[in-house]
Amino acid sequence: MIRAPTLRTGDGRDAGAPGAIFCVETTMSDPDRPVVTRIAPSPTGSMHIGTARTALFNWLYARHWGGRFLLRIEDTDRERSTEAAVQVILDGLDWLGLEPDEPPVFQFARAERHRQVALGLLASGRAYRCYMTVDELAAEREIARAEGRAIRSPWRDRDPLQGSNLPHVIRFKGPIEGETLVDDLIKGPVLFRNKELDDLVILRSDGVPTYNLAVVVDDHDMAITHVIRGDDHLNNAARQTLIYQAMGWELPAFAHVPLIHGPDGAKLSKRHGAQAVGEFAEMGFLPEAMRNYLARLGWGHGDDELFSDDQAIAWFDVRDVVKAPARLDWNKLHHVNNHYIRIADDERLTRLVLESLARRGRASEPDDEARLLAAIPLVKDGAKTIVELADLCAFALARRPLVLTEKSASLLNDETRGRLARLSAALAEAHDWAPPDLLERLRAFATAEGVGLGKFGGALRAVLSGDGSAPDLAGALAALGREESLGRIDDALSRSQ
RNA sequence: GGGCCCUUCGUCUAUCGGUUAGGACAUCAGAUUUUCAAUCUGGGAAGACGGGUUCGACUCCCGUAGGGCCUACCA
Repeated sequence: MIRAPTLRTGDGRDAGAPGAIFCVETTMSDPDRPVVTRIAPSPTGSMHIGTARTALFNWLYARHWGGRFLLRIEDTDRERSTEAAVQVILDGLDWLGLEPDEPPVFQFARAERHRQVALGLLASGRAYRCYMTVDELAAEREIARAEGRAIRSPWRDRDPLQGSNLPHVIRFKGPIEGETLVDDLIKGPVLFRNKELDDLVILRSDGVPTYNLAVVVDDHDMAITHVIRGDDHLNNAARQTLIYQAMGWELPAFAHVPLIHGPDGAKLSKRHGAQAVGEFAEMGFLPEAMRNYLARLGWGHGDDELFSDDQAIAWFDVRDVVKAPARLDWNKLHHVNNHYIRIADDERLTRLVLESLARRGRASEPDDEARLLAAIPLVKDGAKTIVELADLCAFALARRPLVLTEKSASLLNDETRGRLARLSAALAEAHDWAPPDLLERLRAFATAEGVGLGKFGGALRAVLSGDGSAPDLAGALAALGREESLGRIDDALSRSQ
């Protein structure tokens, strides 16, 4: 088998060392090669949810085959790449639980390797120096577009020594005759006429390699067997294939997954509510819910909707990814998230609610945790997000004396006050302050008063919560505890009318 | 303009030539109920359009329409 060469990762201190050039020949097709996938985002801002899904697919595929899932930061665009954006990617993957199996590879650190490949291509006649000025290029572009053809450089077939001191780029010299096949795992065989493919710039005039060269070299050097990426790269795949062939390298399998669109079918953007992984995290979605939902978006396994990571890994095959772009559906995401909140551990939910509350600027109190732990089991079934869960727990977190909303206060009249006073006394006698017992007492009290629970339930809920939004009464009483519950009732009753 | 990709209920999908076109979310109706929610039961809802091929097409082929991507010294 082919071993992946050691790659420089990190700050690229020794990137320029000429001795660091290596070339791995992998011309023999080797079906036994262990599966290696990668996600290759560029650190130019937030981490798009579509990128997250592509990462998930790569991760699932690698896990399914017992292979490796790698991360490569495509930071060759020095203008737009930032340190902060790198962190966003790292944090995003970490939050999603899609940790790469090796430290990330920074593409720019490998620029010298790319440069050498470009020079090698130049030496072997598979690339050429192009001295077109920006104006000439713009003019050619205009003509080419008008004629409906790819742009061509007049330097393609000129003597390479000509004008050698002028600024220039190095272009790959692609074939003009023939066709190039991209046998995509998702889209099927896609044929491109070579004359439609322009000669791409592989080395900029400042000597910095371009994306199309860098991906090919890195994917090869990293021994990537399956390139699973957004389908905006399908066209590039053809040009990249030409480079693989010129280098005599074995082609990876390509799988181009459709992009995620917003609910209206347009490319997902900020105006659709969210776009970045971090935003979903802040909105209170659970990472396992995101994994399940994202996996289900554009991929399916029969009628299965809710499944574990292990099931997804066992079932996943890129070949089953749907060809068409999918729209983000908030309703379904919420539904899936609710499912995972229901089965989530209460201690963990407590921690998440506390974090969510802190993010919203609420100062924490010492016994918040205990109060949440008691309240969460009561309300989690109705929470679609952690933010909602926090809201549903508000009644438990409120401090005495509670401020009653106007609506709550209006439920207190002479009649209900009298009932609450008697109820308070009845409840005080409960020896076991737990839901079954409390419910029994509430019912017995209603019977004794000769009314239905509805006659005083509203008022009780109002004084227990302040705003009337409390769960099941017996549960709420139990969650609040004897002292707090009776205290809240007393507070309300002692209020001046 | 050119090249390429895509098109099943509102949405995500199943179907891989023969099904009453299935499931999920959403939606509607009913049940339950101490608010809201949750829960339970039931209903409505789809093969973009037009041609072929075939005994038979959502499924294969061609065309049209619509959407998307690429057409950068961005990735």
